[in-house]
Amino acid sequence: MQNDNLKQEKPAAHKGRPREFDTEEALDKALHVFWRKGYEGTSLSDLTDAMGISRPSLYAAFGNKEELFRLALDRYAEHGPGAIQRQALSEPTARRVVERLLRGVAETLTDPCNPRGCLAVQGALSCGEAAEQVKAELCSRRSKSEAALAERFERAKQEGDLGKAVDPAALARFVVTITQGMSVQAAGGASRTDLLAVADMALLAWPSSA
Amino acid sequence: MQNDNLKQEKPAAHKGRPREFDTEEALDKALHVFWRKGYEGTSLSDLTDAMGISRPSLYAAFGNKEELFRLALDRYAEHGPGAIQRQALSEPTARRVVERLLRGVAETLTDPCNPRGCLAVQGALSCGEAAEQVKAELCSRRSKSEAALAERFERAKQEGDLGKAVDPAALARFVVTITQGMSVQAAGGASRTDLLAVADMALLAWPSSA
DNA sequence: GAATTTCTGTACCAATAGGTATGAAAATGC
DNA sequence: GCATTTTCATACCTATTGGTACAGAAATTC
Repeated sequence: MQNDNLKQEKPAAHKGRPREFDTEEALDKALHVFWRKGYEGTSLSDLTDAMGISRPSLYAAFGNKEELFRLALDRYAEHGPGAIQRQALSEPTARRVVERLLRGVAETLTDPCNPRGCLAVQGALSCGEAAEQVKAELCSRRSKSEAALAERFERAKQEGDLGKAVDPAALARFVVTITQGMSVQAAGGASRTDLLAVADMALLAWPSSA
Repeated sequence: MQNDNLKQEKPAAHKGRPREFDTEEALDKALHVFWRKGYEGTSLSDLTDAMGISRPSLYAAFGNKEELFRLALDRYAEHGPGAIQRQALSEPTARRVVERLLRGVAETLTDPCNPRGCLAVQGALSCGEAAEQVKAELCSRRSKSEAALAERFERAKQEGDLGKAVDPAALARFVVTITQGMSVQAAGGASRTDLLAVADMALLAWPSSA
């Protein structure tokens, strides 16, 4: 585990034959396939075709189908639409957090460059035994998102930004439920305008509107 | 096509060897498997095991996997949780329609006797080519549900039961989005209490609250 | 009872699933 | 230049997929 990249020029200078494809690029292709077809609906051939690499290359670089999915999911959460949540959480008030979250979700779910809907929702909502672990992973990630939002509301409550009667966990669940519903709507072909209208309507329920 | 069941005693009295299993019962088993695993996640073996019949019997009685799914979906819509919508639509006011719909959905989605979530949502949200038609069918059914609700709101508007400024289609989309989000929540393990709280919170956004 | 009709079980089908063995090809360090 | 190391492409593996052919069994009708 010694740190041997002393000269930081070029990635590293590996020993053997260098990889002929860009890992990030290939992962991005894989992400899009999973996103569009779901975990079970995506075959190895779908993946290798889209990534432009051979099957053994895929296994050498990414492990197997499930590990590849997890890597794609990580990428989705960091560089893709999953990043909205993080951005939203940094807004100054709870209300602004929700506004940004709902509108941001409405927009990214209907981004014409991407498949419709959310990978964390459609990736494996229900599935056979073979995909149970993937399904569990997605459930866990959704729960974590929800928990992070609840925590943010908790803080807002302490800051006096949210009424004392508000239940942060329940409010977070409500907001997340809307985003998940929007994901289903997007998968069904709802337009950006449609989803933004849903977001606005949800904001009417905001506790501090009184 | 002559109507020859003159004596209505017993189903009909077929000619050849009678079927050894009850069609409705077998269909119900199939419904539960599809419900739990989704269309793609369900294999023919899963189905025959659960239904307790052989593969040729399944094909003889139900056509093929896709037709069986459609039949199961019909059953779901008529006798299963899909019936809530119909019940809710008959409530006297728009507000009561939504109340009954949201609470009813919250309850059935978490019915301990059934798989968590909604077949029309999880059946095939994203999938491979082989299931595209099933996915389209589910989308279409969800759209029809939404349209029926919009129509109910339109009527409510004419009856003066809903403000003139309200957009029936948008309101219907909002309500349906909540139910779809609840389906994702239920699939993720949310409790009945959790979902009822979501339903109540959604009702706070009701237009006539002003 | 014979003929007919329909169902059931076994055994099978081609296609595809996810995953690998193997040897050639291309880069490195010495 | 040579050995080493790693990647690549072809070709293959077993298990499972959705779907059937076929023969025997069980019921109805005449």
